[in-house]
Amino acid sequence: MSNESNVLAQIQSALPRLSKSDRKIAEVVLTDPEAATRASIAHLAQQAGVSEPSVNRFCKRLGATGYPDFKIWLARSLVSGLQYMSQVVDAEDTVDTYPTKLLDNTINALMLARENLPAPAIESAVGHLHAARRIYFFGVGTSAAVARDAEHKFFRFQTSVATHTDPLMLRMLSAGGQADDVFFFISHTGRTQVIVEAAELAATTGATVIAMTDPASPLADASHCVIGLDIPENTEDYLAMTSRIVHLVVIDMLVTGVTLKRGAEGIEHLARMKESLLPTRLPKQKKRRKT
Amino acid sequence: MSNESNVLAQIQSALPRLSKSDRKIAEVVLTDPEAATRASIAHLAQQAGVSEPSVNRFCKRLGATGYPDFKIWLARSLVSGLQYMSQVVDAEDTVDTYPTKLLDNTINALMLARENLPAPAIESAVGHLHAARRIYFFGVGTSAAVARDAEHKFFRFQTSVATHTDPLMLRMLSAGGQADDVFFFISHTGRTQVIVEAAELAATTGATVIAMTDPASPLADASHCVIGLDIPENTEDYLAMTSRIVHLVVIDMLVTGVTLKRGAEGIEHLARMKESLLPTRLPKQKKRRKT
DNA sequence: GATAATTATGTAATTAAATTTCATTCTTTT
DNA sequence: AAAAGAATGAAATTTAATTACATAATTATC
Repeated sequence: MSNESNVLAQIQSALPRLSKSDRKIAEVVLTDPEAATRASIAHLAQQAGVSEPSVNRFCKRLGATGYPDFKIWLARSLVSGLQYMSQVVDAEDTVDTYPTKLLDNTINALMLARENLPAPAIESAVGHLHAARRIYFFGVGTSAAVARDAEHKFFRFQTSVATHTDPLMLRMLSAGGQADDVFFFISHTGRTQVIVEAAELAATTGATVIAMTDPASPLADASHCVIGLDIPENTEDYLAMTSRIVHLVVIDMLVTGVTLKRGAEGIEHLARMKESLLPTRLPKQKKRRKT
Repeated sequence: MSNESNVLAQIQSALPRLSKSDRKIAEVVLTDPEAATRASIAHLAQQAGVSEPSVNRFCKRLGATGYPDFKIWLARSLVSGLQYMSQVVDAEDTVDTYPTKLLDNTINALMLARENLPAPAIESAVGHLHAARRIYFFGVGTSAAVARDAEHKFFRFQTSVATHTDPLMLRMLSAGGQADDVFFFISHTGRTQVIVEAAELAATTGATVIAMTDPASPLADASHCVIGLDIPENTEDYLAMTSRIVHLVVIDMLVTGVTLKRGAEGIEHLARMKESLLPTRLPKQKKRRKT
């Protein structure tokens, strides 16, 4: 359970499951972890408005032997400057503040994913994708771009790949699934109707249904293999969907996994692809900064 | 004097100047700093064969307020988990190693971008995009997905947006640019021929040409506004392009910037968009983990 | 919807750890 | 070789963290 590295990510992912005072402590720590490493247990308790033993218990629940030990963990997972609480962009933000906020949120989401990597699910998905005769990547809205990216990457293998966003196409193709087809659905919420329906349909055909989504969602229920990711809630904040970034990196993982599974053959094939791209590039010129 | 960060380097350089017992302490700490962060003052003293006050004085001489503070300094100069060097996936990697490598590379790229944010370029790009009557996002290969994502995001404003990957379309549309059009080109290398040609073409029409690319590239030279990003070179490692992730986050920044520039009107519009998405979702169900 | 069981939290007592004081022992200088 | 100065350790003190216990809040059960 206690992963030792990156207590901050650990706290972040535990946040929704925490009790009232534990959450108060967690928030104080996440807001200014650097300060927390220098504070005494009394000071932190006072900051959070809880008692000292509560802080102590909080530390122990995270796997530390006590408060001083917790501070060491904290110090070790600290990256200078980064904001660990999800930050919301508001009307007061300027070009000096919102870019950093967005970056920090993204970096956080990735660090969280790093802590709770669903390795077994990835492995199983890689197996299915490797064995597939035909692969469909389906996602709508923001996830359509992720699906497109996946298609583009898997296109480099000899497998036949397709992406669609049109509801009718989705439905038709899902209904026509066959034994060695893989349907890969991408949805942050797992509650987008078109996607859920298509997944349910595909599951009845004998094809393999993989979903990258919230594990507690209708889409997950309809799927054979679920890549569940722990992503800080920002469904409502449609401006910057950190989830899609995490999804893209997971796609990278799947492509990498399949390539490795193909062994020499796969790696060689990629080398050839790389070669073929070269003529489309202009020669590299001397570095010369432009303002 | 006291450098706060990197106590280890500090101790190392001070080593020859230290007294007998201080050196004994220093050696124990340097031999296994990780263990030192977990040891009590009594334990460390015993390890070094000195008294507890000696250890305490050692810490103070280094600038810490005392032993516990010193341990925090030590912990902070011990970088946990995250690998800061770009890591290459090789044939020996397994599902337990390559996902983390990919994530670490991505996180690193984002942290790098965070350090060297081209705020002025972003601001200027936001200005152009805000004022534009029509926007084209052009990218091919991996960057096509980024362009698509940008289109999807900017579509939410009233401005007309389009993306194309077909070389002929690119050329035609670029040639037909008008004064209040914005052509936004995305290319990691800035050397993709189709893109460079299209940019040069567009620049002759009086339209504004923005490029998100390597600042020392033909594409940058052809553009009016360059969003130059410092991304670790991994062009050759086509499996996982970290650049596209950074590009996507920059797109988020631009959308955010334009939204903020639009003020109340923009924010309200987004609120309406959010509302309109709700009916496409199925109701949220009780959390129920699926293995 | 009330009651029991469980879990969460705080107060006070305790224990552990780190720090200071002061006496002693080494160095270094003349 | 003697005296000053710095370094070190033993013991006392202080500070901080932890445990034990009582109370409050929550959740489950009937």
